[in-house]
Amino acid sequence: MYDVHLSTGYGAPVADQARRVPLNRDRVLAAAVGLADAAGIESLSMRRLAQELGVVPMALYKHVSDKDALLDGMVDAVLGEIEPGAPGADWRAAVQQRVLGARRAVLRHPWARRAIESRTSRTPVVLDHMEALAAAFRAGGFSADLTHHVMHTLGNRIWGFSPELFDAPHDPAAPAPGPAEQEARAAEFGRRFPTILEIAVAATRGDLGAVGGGCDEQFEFEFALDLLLDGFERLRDQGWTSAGDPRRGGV
Amino acid sequence: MYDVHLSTGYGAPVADQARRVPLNRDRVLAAAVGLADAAGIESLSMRRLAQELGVVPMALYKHVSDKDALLDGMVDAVLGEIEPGAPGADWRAAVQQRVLGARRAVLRHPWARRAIESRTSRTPVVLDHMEALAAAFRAGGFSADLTHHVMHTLGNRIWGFSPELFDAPHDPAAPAPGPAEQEARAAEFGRRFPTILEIAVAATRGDLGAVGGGCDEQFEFEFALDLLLDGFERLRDQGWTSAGDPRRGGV
DNA sequence: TTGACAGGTGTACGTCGTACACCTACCGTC
DNA sequence: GACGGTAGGTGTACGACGTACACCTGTCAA
Repeated sequence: MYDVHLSTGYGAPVADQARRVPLNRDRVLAAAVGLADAAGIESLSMRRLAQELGVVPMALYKHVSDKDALLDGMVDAVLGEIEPGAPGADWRAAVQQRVLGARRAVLRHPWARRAIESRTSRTPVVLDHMEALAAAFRAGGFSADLTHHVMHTLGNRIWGFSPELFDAPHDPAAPAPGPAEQEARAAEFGRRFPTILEIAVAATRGDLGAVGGGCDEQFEFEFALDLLLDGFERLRDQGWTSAGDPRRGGV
Repeated sequence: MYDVHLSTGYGAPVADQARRVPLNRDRVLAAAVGLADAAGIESLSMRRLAQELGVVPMALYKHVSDKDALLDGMVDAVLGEIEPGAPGADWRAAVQQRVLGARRAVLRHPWARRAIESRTSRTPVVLDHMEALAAAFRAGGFSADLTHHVMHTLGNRIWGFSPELFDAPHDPAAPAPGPAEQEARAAEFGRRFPTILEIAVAATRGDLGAVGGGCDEQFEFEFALDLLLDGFERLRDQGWTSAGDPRRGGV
């Protein structure tokens, strides 16, 4: 569990000197990603990360300017895993490949979704992904104008995830209610929120016990993606322009 | 600036006793919302909030179980502002009214967007909104099945916002680059990300200086909402079911 | 030989959330 | 009128956290 580097006093002890590999930004980021994967993003602290690397907390600041930059770097590392997609594909396949590739990368790291949402900086890696998507639309005959709005419409789905609407990650620490109370709750729920209940029943095909298991996120994601791409295609074929859009008061 | 309640020692001083209104959950939440509105969500701490209320930090814990619950309560307070919408409207108008109403509420509080994204708990207020939306779809002839997927597709847009894709809130503390450097950066940007540049030019109608100002979020939001509602309508009219969807391996 | 520098170290500060023990005014019950 | 419970306030203290700052040390070029 504990690393060898437990020396007190300045500098690395002579015994370790030979075998110590100097830290660098990539090793720091990799360790941070690994720690977040294993222990959750909420237990990723500079101190904990330093400990994991056998180093004093302040050593990290030689490679990463602050914790925000660390998070940015981690997100970059994840997004760097996105496969570029086959070159010959038509626009629709190209977009799907890119987006579903991003999804695979993000799903590999449970914390990535949340981290991406909370970041706002447009690093080169982020811009690369956006550029590739935008270029796919342009190559598919979309105007720059339409491409812009279409990217906005995709929103965070360009990163391969949609927000979790229904499945509250239920607290495992909460005491399990008895079956009687459970039934009473369900009844009360059905009275106040009949449509949501109806939807849940439909979604689980009657097996309401499975509600806690959440929806089929992959299906929901692809459903929405296809719906959007269909809509985009239709607008393109109609020759849509923002100047001609009634919301812009055009025509 | 400072409140009168500066006494040391236990209990409220006798002089104040008559005029002190006891705290309650609603007053705590209102103060928290006000503080977040005025000073930003990042400077909302239990200590600061207590100070604002002329009270010791621990006093808050008599009304709110912890900071997470405080945040939940604040989000609830904002969502409670959503107007229900006119009763006679057809499904499409009902959805639009509800969603654009949510948008107005969220836009009143700059922190709300981020707070909603980071919350996962489904409070009654949250469920009320979802129930109203789902009911509107059902009343419009959508199957429970389709309603479910359609709500997923709307995603966070049911709260009236879409993720900020393009407009990085640029750091006001950053030193402004000289015009020469600015031009060099733009050139480098255009080389690496030509399509994004092209889109930005189209979006700002050539006035690239306006890029920092961000996109017209309201337009983007309504554009996406209409695109989605059109798609939903089409699926409904086609009699779509998830069992018949090729992704589900049906039919 | 020297001296700059990259990369590590230790200490210290201010801030945070909150557990815990406490006190006190008020209320209904005897 | 005494009394006990409870709602709502208080003070202290603890263990995190991020990070500024001063420091040391081995390496390598001049």
